[in-house]
Amino acid sequence: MGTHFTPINPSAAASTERADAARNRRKVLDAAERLFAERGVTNVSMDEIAEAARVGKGTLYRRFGDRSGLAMAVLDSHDRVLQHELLRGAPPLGPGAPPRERLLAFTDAMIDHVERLGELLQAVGSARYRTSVYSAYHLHVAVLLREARPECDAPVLADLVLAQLAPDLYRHLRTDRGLPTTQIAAALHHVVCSVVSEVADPIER
Amino acid sequence: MGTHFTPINPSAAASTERADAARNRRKVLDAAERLFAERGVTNVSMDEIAEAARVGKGTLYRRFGDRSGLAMAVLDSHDRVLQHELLRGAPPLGPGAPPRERLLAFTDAMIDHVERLGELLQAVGSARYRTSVYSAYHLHVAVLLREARPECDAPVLADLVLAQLAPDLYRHLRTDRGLPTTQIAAALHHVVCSVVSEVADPIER
DNA sequence: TCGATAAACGGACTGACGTCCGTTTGATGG
DNA sequence: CCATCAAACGGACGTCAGTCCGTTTATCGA
Repeated sequence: MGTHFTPINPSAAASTERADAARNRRKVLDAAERLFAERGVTNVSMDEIAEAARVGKGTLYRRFGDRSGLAMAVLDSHDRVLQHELLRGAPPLGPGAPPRERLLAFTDAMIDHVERLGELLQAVGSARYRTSVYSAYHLHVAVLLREARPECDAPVLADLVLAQLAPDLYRHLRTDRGLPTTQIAAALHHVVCSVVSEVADPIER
Repeated sequence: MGTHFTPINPSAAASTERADAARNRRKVLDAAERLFAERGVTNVSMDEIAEAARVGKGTLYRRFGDRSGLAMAVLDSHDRVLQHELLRGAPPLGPGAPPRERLLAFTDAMIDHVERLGELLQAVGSARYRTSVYSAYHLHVAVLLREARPECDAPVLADLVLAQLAPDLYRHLRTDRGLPTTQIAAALHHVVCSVVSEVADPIER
């Protein structure tokens, strides 16, 4: 089989990337971002992006793997900003606040994230779980959960918490049910606060 | 615009369905179920199903709308069984047990459901939210939550609980992470028990 | 039994994703 | 400056979901 490199890098990863490759990556990302903003993520085909970027389809797919990968790449910069705030920003989102407050701040930040970037996140789909971005969010939540409740199964609970911020669900609550973000946030806060509290009778049956 | 009927019925709904229509619906469902079982849901194309059912593509799509609709139709009988157990089965899954125990039993039942039918559920995708089946599960959970904690926002919490049983997430935990169902169930129990318990400091900030 | 008609049928067709492979080009060492 | 070659390019191609529309047929009233 092809002894290719098969990058599919999130972005800005390849240490030695050929000049034309870098140029084309930028052209594609710019074109994609523009078209997505203009007409909505779901109404733009890969062919149109390739054409708008003045690039062949093969190039586009070589760089980004598939539609999901392209969406991830477009999301990348936004995720970096949020990650940075989690690691180095001011409390309660950043370090310094108690874990429960940080979890609530994280929840709010993710709601905002999904509110603004939901379409792109939906384009990523379930491939998101195998993303380093997802791992980072997962680790963040797991660490805080463990800190707040050392005896809990933090890794799994972290996935469950993140599942409540899934773009599909969010769209359902916002669009189909017509709920305001505040109400969604309140319910999420309820769950998070509950999970990090002492429980009457945890596990039996 | 065709003044057609546009059925897209789950199944067994059309009171007056033409004989050939009913026959073809069965043929398609049988072929789909067989092919899905033989080769996996994702490895079977709509064309193959139409061919195996000895039916034209147009017929297939007229009956089921799209791939997602066909998956829902195949799921339908399984969902009916579960629904029946929830409404008329023995406690704690059926009526009679206290709400918390019923929620835990529901969680276990759904885990089993997703374990067995996850591929089909994934094929349905986010269209599931607009399904009467989803509404039924949602109502079930919401009623029990309200019963256990009358002052809570039961409708939204019900969606959040169901999100933790999303097939995508489940596949991630089982396949990618390699976790046993028991561990997933335990974490879900933790969340459910927490949510229906009194909470230290529910909502502030 | 038979004709009328609305519904159902089926396969050709469109558009989109993703692959393949022959061609081009940027980087590197002489 | 030039030869070399791995990497990148790009568009033709295959496959599949979903649509369209001319043809067939089940149903029903006369």
